[in-house]
Amino acid sequence: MPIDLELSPKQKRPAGEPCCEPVVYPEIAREKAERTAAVAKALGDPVRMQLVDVLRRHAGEVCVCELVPLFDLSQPTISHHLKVLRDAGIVGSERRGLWAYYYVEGNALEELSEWLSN
Amino acid sequence: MPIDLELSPKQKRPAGEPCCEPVVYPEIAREKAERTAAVAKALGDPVRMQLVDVLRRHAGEVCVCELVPLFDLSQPTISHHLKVLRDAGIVGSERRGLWAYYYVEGNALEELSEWLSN
DNA sequence: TTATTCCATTGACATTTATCTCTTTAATCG
DNA sequence: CGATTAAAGAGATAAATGTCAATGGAATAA
Repeated sequence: MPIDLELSPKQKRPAGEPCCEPVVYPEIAREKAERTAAVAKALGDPVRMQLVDVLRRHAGEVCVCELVPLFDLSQPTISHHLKVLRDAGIVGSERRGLWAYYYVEGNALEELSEWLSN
Repeated sequence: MPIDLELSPKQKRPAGEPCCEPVVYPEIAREKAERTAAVAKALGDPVRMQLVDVLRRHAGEVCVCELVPLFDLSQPTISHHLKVLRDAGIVGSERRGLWAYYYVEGNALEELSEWLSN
């Protein structure tokens, strides 16, 4: 488990050489790292990646029954992957009648995206 | 396992209502999804997130011996995390004398970053 | 040279967590 | 009711995470 980052005192070194250049403290705090890593982790599966890709590209909402035949996976498995994405806050769902529609949450990917491109 | 995406024929529906709006095919192909997901997966741990953050922020290279005390983890565990990042192509390392220096590979995060922000 | 110390990686292992399938449950309509 | 769609539960297999111990290499000391 990561903790908030503090530099411990250096160990002794062989006389001549300095060990390293001074370290840069991560400005990304533990909590932010955990949030961002959680999003990355949820995206860290090709199926979920493609699910999000479909949903993003669609702009609106997509029915689960349309997502399932896109993959060579059972409906419960797709449902499970969607739940992972839901738990990570990446997608949301709405039930209308018999069907459930999924969509990408607006700002879910923003923090990760910004961190990556800054 | 994901496969290249093809829409299967629709199942029959209850007469009245159409199931869904037409689906958008993912333009992200399976192979790209796998590459990008692999990068996301490697970033999907707070420790690795912070490791990459330190390395990115430093612009140059950082010695492992400086990275270890930033976390409440043993040195071999940090080494394992670094290996995950290395295997994902996100970081590289160079040994100079007694010490190993890590740095972020130039374009490693680009594909994911672009996908996220497009 | 040889031994010793130091830094990092690797291997083996236990524990936890993911992934996936097969039911089963829940809910919505005709 | 019966058909249909999605989610949830149980459980098997696979993978990730962390530790300690061992190995590999490079510099220093004797």
